[in-house]
Amino acid sequence: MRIGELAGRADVSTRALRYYEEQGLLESGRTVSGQRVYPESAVDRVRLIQELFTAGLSSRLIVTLLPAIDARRIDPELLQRLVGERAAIEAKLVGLQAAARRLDLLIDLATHPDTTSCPASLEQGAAQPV
Amino acid sequence: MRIGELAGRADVSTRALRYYEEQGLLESGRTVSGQRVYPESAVDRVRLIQELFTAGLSSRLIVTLLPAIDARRIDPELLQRLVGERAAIEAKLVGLQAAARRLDLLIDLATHPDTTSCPASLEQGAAQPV
DNA sequence: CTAAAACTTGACGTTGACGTCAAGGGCAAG
DNA sequence: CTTGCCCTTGACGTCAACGTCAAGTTTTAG
Repeated sequence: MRIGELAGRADVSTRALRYYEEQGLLESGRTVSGQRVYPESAVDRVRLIQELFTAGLSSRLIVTLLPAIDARRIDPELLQRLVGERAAIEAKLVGLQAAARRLDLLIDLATHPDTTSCPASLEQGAAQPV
Repeated sequence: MRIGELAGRADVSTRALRYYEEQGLLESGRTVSGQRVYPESAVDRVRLIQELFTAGLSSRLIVTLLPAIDARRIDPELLQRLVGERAAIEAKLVGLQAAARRLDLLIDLATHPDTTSCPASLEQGAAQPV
C-alpha cells in the first residue's frame, strides 16, 4: 500500500509516517517513480510506534528498541540502556500515579459536596493518604 | 527565603520559579531592592506545581486549578476538565505500563540466556499478557 | 488526454517549559 | 573597597513530534 492508505489505516498523518522514516523507525520500499510502498505489516508497526510514543518514550529510545524487538537479541550495551530506560519509566510511573491521586482528591472534593471529606491531604504535607 | 534557596529546597531551577511567577502560578514578595522573597509554604507550593506538571497538566489549567485548591471549591466546569485530565492520565499510565512490560520482556530475554521464554508478546497482537 | 487526487522533497512554523547568556544591581566578608 | 556570589530583567535558544505551505511529479478517474 502507499502512504495515504497506511496513514488512514493506522490513523496518523502522512507527515508522521515520513517523520518516522526519517527517524529510522519505519522502512519503506519505493516504486520506480519514488513513491513509498508498505507491506500490510506496516499498519501494526505504526500502531506499535504510536503506542510507544503515547507512552512517552522518545524516538531515540524507540529507535534502539525496535531492532531489539525484531531481532529478539540484545547485546550488553543495549541491555544497559534498556535497564536505564526501564528505571526512567518507573520514575515516570511513580510521578504520574502521584499526580493521579492528587487529581482524584480534587475530583472527590468537587463531587462530594463538602462532607468533611478527606481532612487535609490536598495541600502538601498530608502524609501518605493510604 | 530568596529564590536560590527555594530553588534548592524544591529542587527546581530559579528560571523555573520565575517562569511560574510569569504564568501566575506562584507569588512572591519583594525586598526594597526588588529581590523576590518567599515564605516557607512556597516550598510545598512549588512541589505541588511540579507534581501537576508531571501529570501533564498545562500551566493554563494549573493556573485555574490552584485557586480552586486553595479555596477548596471547584465549579462544575472545572470539574469536567479535571475528569478529562484524569482520564488522560489513566490512558498514559496504561500505555506506560504496557511499554514497561515490553521492556521487562526484553530485559528478561537478554539476562536469561535464551530459555524458551515468553513465546511472543513482544510483537503486536499478543493479546493482553494478563 | 486531462484534471483531480495523491505523492515527492524541502523548509519553515508551532507549542510548552524551561536553558542559557547578557548586562547590570545588591550585599556580607576580608 | 573590592571580591564574589546572589539577585534582577530581558531576550533569544532548545527539543520533540509533528503541522503546514510550496513547488513540482505521478497516478487515477473519466
